[in-house]
Amino acid sequence: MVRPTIADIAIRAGVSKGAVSFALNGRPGVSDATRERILKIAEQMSWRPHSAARALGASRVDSVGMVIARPARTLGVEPFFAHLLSGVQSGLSAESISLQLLIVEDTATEIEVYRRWASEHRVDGVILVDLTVKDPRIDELKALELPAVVIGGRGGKGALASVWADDRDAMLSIVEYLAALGHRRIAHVAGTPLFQHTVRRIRAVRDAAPRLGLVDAPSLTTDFSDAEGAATTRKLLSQANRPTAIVYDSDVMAVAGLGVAMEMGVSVPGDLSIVAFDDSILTQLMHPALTALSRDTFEFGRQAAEVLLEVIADPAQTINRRTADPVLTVRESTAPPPRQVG
Amino acid sequence: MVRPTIADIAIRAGVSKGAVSFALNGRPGVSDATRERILKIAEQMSWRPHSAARALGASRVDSVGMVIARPARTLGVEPFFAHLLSGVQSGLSAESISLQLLIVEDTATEIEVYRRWASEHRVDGVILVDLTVKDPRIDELKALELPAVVIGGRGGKGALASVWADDRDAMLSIVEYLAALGHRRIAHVAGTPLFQHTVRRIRAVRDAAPRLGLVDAPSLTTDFSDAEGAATTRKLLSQANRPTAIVYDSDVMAVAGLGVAMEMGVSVPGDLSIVAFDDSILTQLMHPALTALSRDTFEFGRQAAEVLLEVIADPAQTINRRTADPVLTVRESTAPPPRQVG
DNA sequence: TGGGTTTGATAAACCGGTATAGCTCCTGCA
DNA sequence: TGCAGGAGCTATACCGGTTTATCAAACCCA
Repeated sequence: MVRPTIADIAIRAGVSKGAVSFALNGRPGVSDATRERILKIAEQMSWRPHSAARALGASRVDSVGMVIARPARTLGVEPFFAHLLSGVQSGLSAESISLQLLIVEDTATEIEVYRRWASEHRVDGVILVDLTVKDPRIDELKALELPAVVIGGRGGKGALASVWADDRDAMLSIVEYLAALGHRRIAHVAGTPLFQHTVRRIRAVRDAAPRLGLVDAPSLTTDFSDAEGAATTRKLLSQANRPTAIVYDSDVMAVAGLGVAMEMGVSVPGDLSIVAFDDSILTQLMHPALTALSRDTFEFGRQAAEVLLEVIADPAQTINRRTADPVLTVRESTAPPPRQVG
Repeated sequence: MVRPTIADIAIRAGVSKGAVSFALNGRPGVSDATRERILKIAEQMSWRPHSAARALGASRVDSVGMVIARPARTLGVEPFFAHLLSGVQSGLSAESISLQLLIVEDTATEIEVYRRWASEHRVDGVILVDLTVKDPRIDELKALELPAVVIGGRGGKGALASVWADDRDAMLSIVEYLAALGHRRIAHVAGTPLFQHTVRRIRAVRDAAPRLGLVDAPSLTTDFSDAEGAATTRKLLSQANRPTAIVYDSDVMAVAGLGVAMEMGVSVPGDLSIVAFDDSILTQLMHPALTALSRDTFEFGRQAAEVLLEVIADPAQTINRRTADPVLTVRESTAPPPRQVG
């Protein structure tokens, strides 16, 4: 016997297919004795449900999707996604739901994928990352009636479910820490302003500046690449009144910035303090090791999976779950500013 | 009309379900005129096949799986997987086959996943990575009769299909380059000897040593972590006759090694040359930028997908495809050894 | 002109589950 | 004693495709 079906089990147990289905799904309709017997036989025959058959009958596929729209080149350096993925899977595995992952080049393709997934019934729901300002995916997913949860963007009313951490508070904690050390010229090398979280971080710096007495607190946007991170750093350090501290929106850019500082003979942390808004092994491999904001990305993913399953179970509700706040891990790249402040 | 089924199309076209199925799958049984008409109607109604229904009828799910058994912590720093994934997807997308990705902690769990996938008919085949010596997954997959392709391990007879690059030649090219620069003490900080590719690389170094007149060419194994990479480097550099060049089996370890060298006051490349057996943005971010072996990982993945699809189409055949050889990208971390050789 | 083959199509079975209507007993209660 | 009601189970339709057996009409060639 190759792979047993419930019909095989039914024959062995001397009952009907229906009874077997009831027993295996823990629903009423069979006596405890019969259920016990059927379960034992199913176990013996090492029966497992045929996913397609179940999907067809029950109109759910026990599978969720996740599309990452970034050029592959910039991916993978950041442990962010690997951790997020593991977290998502850990959240899904409890219900033994599988994950479809797709890496695409742009948002247009991403939306295409959602359409295809919806029309082919390939997933029960999706997880969104990298929420942008006026994100076109939101409306699309609503139109497709595909359950979804957004990672990292707290939605307003009528929005999709979401799981988010407080970027604003996190950025404030960094700037406040630097200000407490005595820094007054703090620069912010940001990511792309298309992303909502970038906007929130920039706003946080801007709002905190007067209160903390910062002389200058520019936020310069980049495309998140090491190249632009380096170029922006070079520009900042070439200024007459150069900053005494720089906050980078990613670990990769921070590392690139550190390289530029060394190349220009600017000592870290003596002349310049560096903070990365995102932690990883990268920041720890450096000399000096970088002070960085650590987020529990795994937990982030786990919660996203949980929320998605809830939304799939009851699409009517909108859940907005806030996760643990990130914490600043202070290492060797931050110190009080040099005395001879320009 | 929510989602049209072939029955809807059949009605609109005034034909039977079977005819529609034939037409949509490009198989004989309908006239060209009818086929044309059916296709147009399907297009108009924007019909897409219901994946579960198709899977149930045709007993193939148009989905392949890939399990990565590594602790999430060590994943993601290496762009290797991100590139590999993109490549695999690009190879699959042509046939619009989807990919199930799973990150697990160990091989035992990985095998569990294969069993589940096989019994639930969730995938048509799988892609294996990180082949080990006497890999238990091979026999398991054969027993499950699950089509598979191994990435990076060329199998012997009776083995699974595979896609591989020549690790031996690659390692030789590195060692020969260093020898040509004048190095005679070359150390090799290897990965874990459990992996087949590690073994092949170690063997390559050992075999080349006499021919190239190397005085000493130890291969020291590690667990691929930055910690062990650093520790091993520290040990090597503390020796009386320390090596003038070190080859690292991964970019992360090479970066960690560079850190140790700097910390110990050993100048790179003045006193020590460093080569990474694997390229990434990491190696380019360093100062000095690291000489590294570049592999076309994307292409690697693409070919793996291609081969897997062929194996799925005809499970009888065993394909062993060799991909393009890696090339050495020389950067700033390699130079002739110092004069005062111990 | 007639028998055999090919072409174009249909109806129905089938894949392996789930959902539901309905049947048979058994129990409880008036 | 009779009947309502529920527990336990069966039979069957159904999900949306694919596949096969069957068949009528057209076509072919002697």
